[in-house]
Amino acid sequence: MARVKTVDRGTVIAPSEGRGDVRRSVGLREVAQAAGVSTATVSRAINNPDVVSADLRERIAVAVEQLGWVPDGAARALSTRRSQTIGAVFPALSIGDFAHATQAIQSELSQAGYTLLLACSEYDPDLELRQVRKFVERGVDGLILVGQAHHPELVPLLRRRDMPFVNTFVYDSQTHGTCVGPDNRKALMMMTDHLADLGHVRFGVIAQSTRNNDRASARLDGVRDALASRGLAVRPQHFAMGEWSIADGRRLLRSLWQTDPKPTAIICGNAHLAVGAVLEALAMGLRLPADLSIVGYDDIEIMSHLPVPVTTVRVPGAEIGRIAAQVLTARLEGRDCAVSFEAEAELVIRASSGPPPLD
Amino acid sequence: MARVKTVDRGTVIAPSEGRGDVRRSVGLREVAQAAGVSTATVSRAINNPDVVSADLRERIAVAVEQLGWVPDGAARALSTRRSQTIGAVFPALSIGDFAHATQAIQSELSQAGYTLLLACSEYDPDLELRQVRKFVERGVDGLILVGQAHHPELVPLLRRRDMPFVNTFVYDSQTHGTCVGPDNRKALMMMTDHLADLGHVRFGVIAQSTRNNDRASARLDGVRDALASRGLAVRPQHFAMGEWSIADGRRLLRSLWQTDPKPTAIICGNAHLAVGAVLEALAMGLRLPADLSIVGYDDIEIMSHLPVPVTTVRVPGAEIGRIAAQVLTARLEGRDCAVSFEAEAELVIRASSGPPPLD
DNA sequence: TTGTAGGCGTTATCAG
DNA sequence: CTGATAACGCCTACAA
Repeated sequence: MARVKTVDRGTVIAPSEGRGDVRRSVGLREVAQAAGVSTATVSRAINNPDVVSADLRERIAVAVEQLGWVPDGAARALSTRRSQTIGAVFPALSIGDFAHATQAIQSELSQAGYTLLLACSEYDPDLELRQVRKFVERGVDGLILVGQAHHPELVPLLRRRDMPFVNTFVYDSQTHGTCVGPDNRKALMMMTDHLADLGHVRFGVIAQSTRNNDRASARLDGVRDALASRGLAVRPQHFAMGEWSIADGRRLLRSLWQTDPKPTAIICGNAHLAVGAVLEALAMGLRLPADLSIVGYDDIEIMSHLPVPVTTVRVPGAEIGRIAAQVLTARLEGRDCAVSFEAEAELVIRASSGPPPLD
Repeated sequence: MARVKTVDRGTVIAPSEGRGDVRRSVGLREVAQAAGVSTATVSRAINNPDVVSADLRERIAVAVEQLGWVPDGAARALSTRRSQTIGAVFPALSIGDFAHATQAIQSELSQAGYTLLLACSEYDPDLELRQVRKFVERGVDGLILVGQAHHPELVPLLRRRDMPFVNTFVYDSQTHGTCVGPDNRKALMMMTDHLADLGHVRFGVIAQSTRNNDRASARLDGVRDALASRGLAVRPQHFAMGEWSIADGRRLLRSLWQTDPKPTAIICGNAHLAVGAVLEALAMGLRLPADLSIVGYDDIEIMSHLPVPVTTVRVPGAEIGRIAAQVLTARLEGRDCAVSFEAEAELVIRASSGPPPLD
């Protein structure tokens, strides 16, 4: 099959010139020509400078500067089969510590030479799957997810292309090496024990939906298990469900307070609910913790500044993000690295929790 | 932190196996072969289905499914010179409304078929420039930035490659079509007028640094100008500078309250400072607004829930993000679109502001 | 140390 | 409507 080889570009450019712009953007070729070297040398000067003589390196640097050349990531990615890109899918950014975690991930990745692609799943496994699939098409080198419970097709999809990923904000010893975070269940057992040790017996719970949220489920399990081991349980009427807003916290605290008997301690499933509950309790004239103990999960800044500082579980969101990024980049670069990580959830005891009223 | 060695998880990778893999990853070619058509047809079936006969379309769909083919974004980007990717550089994510805005941008872009690349500048123009440059190398189709004041090389860099971009959270009539946001100066003039109309004369200011932050500067200008037009001014000792924390707000409120004469109204440059100032004032036993008026900027959820709800300026962060994304994608697709947009900053008057004490 | 040349996986032009 | 094939811009053996 006699095929004419690629004609030297630039020799003849048809005036019609289809999609190519008139002023061809400068590329490696132009730089090479300007510096009087081959494209290979320019490429090396960029990616592996020490292997190029100082002389040429300098000439090339000048040419790059003059022409204002910027390497083309797509071409590089196509050639190396690496995009230097990591995708992260978070449920949302304005909830709990996710913003901090995202920031930490970005910063860490940036330092390691990676770029962060970000998407939100809105707690919808289907959407999460779609976002992940899009990331795969975009050619990300790895993924950071939240939680362990994903769409059934998600992990297979990743495994098939052996795409590295790490689940964050969860930890359980079952799943080796794929998660970075606190043991949500243990954290809430700890919190529940704290309250039970103070003498509480009637517990209320204000939690976000556990639908598509294994962290939330695990937290509830923690409360249940800790209570069960003492022969206690949360009465149905002392269980209230909201989402992630202060308004929900207020509303639900008010409704729990209308039960009889009332709980003496209320455990909130997230920081927003806890803040709302505390503010509503104060607005209702309750004395915390004399009349009621209220505790939360996640130590956002406001927690320690409310008129009654709130007892909570501190989860190091930024650190989790940082470590997730490190684990991932290490794995990508074949470096040895801790692949299993349990973040220490710390009980932060403040004024909102204390012994139950005597009555 | 429990460090565990990498455990081989199932996937055995032959030691030889370089990138010239035995099982070449499936590509357009393999799909074409399996479907008995040309690669061109497969490509068309994907990107322009209506131009392919239903028959072939079906056969191709089957082949794609069977082989589990996923198109390669890098190759596509290289070929089309479009990455379907937008870069956003925010100062931070955990400040003010940036998380909401980012989420809105992501959602909007996703719907339009774009992916979001995210980076943080930490209020450092050099870092911002570096992040932008990296995004340009990554081949983003457009950029979303915050503010108008950038590194001097930034805009030229973008102009040279005529890369579309939009500045967010700012608006001024000078710069046509490149910004989406509120007029920060006007917003604080409005706020200042509100207080002055109530009869305040001695104003205090608790603000974040204006260094590398044109929004913060504009806000201070607004306060100054509004006061100046009434022959008023902030006394030096009534001016305190912090950053974005509740703790700063508390500290600075306390220090302002030690001056003599004291201000009767304190304007805070951001929501975090305002929340801190209000909480500290309450902790000090001050009655708001009887003893002191305190106002903020940005209407984050907590503002309306504090024991004394806080008067503030509501900036529609999510909407700004959404519009920025729309403007950008419209421009990229040659669609006609409003290119200049001023977001309405709304004065939200709550209980923390009122007439000055009589004394 | 440097150059030559053959991909990387898609798209798009052009001819059937 | 379909097929063949030249780019897209860079990387990287392999050769010199």
